[in-house]
Amino acid sequence: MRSLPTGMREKVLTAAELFAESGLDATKMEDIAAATGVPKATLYYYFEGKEDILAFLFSEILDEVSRAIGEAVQLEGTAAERLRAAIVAHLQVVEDFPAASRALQFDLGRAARIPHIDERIEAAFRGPVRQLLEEGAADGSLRAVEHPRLVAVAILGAVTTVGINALTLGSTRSVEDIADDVNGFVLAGVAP
Amino acid sequence: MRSLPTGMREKVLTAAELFAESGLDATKMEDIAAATGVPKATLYYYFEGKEDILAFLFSEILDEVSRAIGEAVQLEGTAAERLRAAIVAHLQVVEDFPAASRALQFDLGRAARIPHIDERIEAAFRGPVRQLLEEGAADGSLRAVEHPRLVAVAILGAVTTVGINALTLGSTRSVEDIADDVNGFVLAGVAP
DNA sequence: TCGGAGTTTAGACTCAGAGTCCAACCTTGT
DNA sequence: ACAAGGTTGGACTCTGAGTCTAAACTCCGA
Repeated sequence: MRSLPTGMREKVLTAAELFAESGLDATKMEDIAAATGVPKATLYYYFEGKEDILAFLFSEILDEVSRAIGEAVQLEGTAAERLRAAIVAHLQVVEDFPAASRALQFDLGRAARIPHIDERIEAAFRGPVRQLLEEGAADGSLRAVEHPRLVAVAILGAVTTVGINALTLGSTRSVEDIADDVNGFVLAGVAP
Repeated sequence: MRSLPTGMREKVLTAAELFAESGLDATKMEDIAAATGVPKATLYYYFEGKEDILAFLFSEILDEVSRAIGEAVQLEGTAAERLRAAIVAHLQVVEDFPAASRALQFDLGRAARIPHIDERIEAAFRGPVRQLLEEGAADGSLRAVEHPRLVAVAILGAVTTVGINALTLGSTRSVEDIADDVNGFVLAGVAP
């Protein structure tokens, strides 16, 4: 992927709507050209193909998540507090970029197979959460779980699934509300 | 979809491997024909197209999950105990049908848009778990959560994500082990 | 045994859409 | 003015989904 001239990035990002609506394969290059205002030949000048455009979108949203979670993780406070902050930050990204988030959810299976994208998912999501779990076991603010990596996967499965379900599919509740519910579940589970 | 003659169902189910490997769109009808031993023309005689074949596979795996979770939910015991059983049952299905499970995960975004399949997902997964949460609040074995539907979504996000990650991607741990971890998380969360 | 209804299949076909190519044009720096 | 590189329309190739047909085969019931 060639580096993009000014303005192109923003235009291409609008293609997220199309991918969110129908997924990569049902989206035609001509549709992307029409929606973004960038002619097909130009798209092929900058990108290697449709999947490369999707990878670019994913890369952008992963940057965003990575930045947001990275910030939350480095706040002051116990690991438990920072885990809460990370979950809020994650949900906030879903709220702020609903189309890109739904596109990522839609083609998640494919995303995991695009070289580099899976590593980015690891770096943006699973890694930091796992790290927090270990820090929480050390500072006593979280339970010491035997398999932090597995629990990190569980937390992220829960957060992303709720994010998409609750934030992009016509809910009226605020991010804070939903984040409270999710945090309650992640922290305390469903035991009485 | 025409009703299938004996033997055809089993043959077609082997296509799950292909879908799990590459997803629907990267899988050619000719590949399906080659892998199942059913000629392309015959596939088109019984199915309306590629997506219809995928829908059939999803339908079969959802039957399985629905049956397994439905059984667990109707056991004797508190809601908390039955929730544990449902999670074990769910993970057991992933273990027993790894290819179909991965295929479902791969094309989950698409699945949610296939008419009837989303309702099946609701009926097989979200409904029973939500029901259990409400029964648990009543019998005192689970915490009374304010939004059981949201928590059900969170639980299922956690269970399916862990299932795919831990069971089909080269882990050596047993279903029981993993189910214990997941149950620990779902019940108690990560608070100390 | 016959005839019809439904099943199975090969293979040729149409058609949409991805990706390629190129010539013309435009913009910017020297 | 010139060169280098960005930008674009439009024609092109090629792959693969899905259609169609005719021939063969199976399984009935009369």
